[in-house]
Amino acid sequence: MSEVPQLRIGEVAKRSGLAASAIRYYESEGLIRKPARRSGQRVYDESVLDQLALIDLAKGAGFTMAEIKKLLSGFARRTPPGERWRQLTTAKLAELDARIAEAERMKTVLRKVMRCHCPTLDDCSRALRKAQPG
Amino acid sequence: MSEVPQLRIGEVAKRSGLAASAIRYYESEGLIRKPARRSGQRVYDESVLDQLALIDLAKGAGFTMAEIKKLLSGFARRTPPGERWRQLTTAKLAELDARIAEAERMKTVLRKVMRCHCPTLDDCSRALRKAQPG
DNA sequence: ATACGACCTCGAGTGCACTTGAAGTCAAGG
DNA sequence: CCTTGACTTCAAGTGCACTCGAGGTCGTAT
Repeated sequence: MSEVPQLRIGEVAKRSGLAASAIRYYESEGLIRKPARRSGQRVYDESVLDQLALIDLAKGAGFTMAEIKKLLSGFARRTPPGERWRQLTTAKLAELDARIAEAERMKTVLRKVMRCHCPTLDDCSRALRKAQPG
Repeated sequence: MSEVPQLRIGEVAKRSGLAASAIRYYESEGLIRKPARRSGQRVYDESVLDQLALIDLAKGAGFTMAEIKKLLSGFARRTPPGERWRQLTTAKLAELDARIAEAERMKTVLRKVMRCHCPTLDDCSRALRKAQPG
């Protein structure tokens, strides 16, 4: 007779570090299973913390809500997790590489403007258009 | 008597590659100078293209509207551009480095989940919490 | 009985950088 | 004269991932 701990949303919030509103939001978006209710209130068992941890991991990997939703329920029922991850991850890796390349490009621009010696911003603007004609 | 070319907003949009609505928006936000009007319509001279190019450069360097506004009008009137750029750029470079580090971190997570062999996502979730206790 | 605290739902608000839509003005062309 | 097309203003909408507020319910403690 081991008693399964029953958690209300406030407790789940505390343990997961999320706001209660976020947990309700995830439920409304179908990212976590709908818990039982006791007199109207949500009653969770501890497995919800695992589900939330998975969502947190996916968020930490840069996935959007829509992508996490797809990960969780956008595949044929018995598609194994590895397969699910790999499909989403391939595109995301490319996206991250693009993001990094973009940031590097920005850094190049920044290093260039830091060396600016124009007397006024208008000169700056004009210099720009002369430097990059077309 | 060289005639200065007078451009209406549609022409500026075409030459700058921006939407007319974006140009009006920049004006309303104080990013570009208010042009003359002829029977209600905006009439630009070519210098607006320089101003827009500068904004485009700044956007390309990752600056927000607010930061560009500060660059253009958030300093004592005779602060030279080089000084303006340097003040904003220092913080932005750090931000970009953080962005890159974050993306690298995400890539690490992704490479890890790609090797997942869990039979179900629930196993995945549970594995997560066991792996990172606290 | 009543106050309290934690929960409930639903709709609206947040920030960013614009875009879209409605309703109106203007000059030129047929 | 009337249409056409480019322009005008102003308010509201977009996407994301939630948060916030109002107004109401529930069980427990006083």
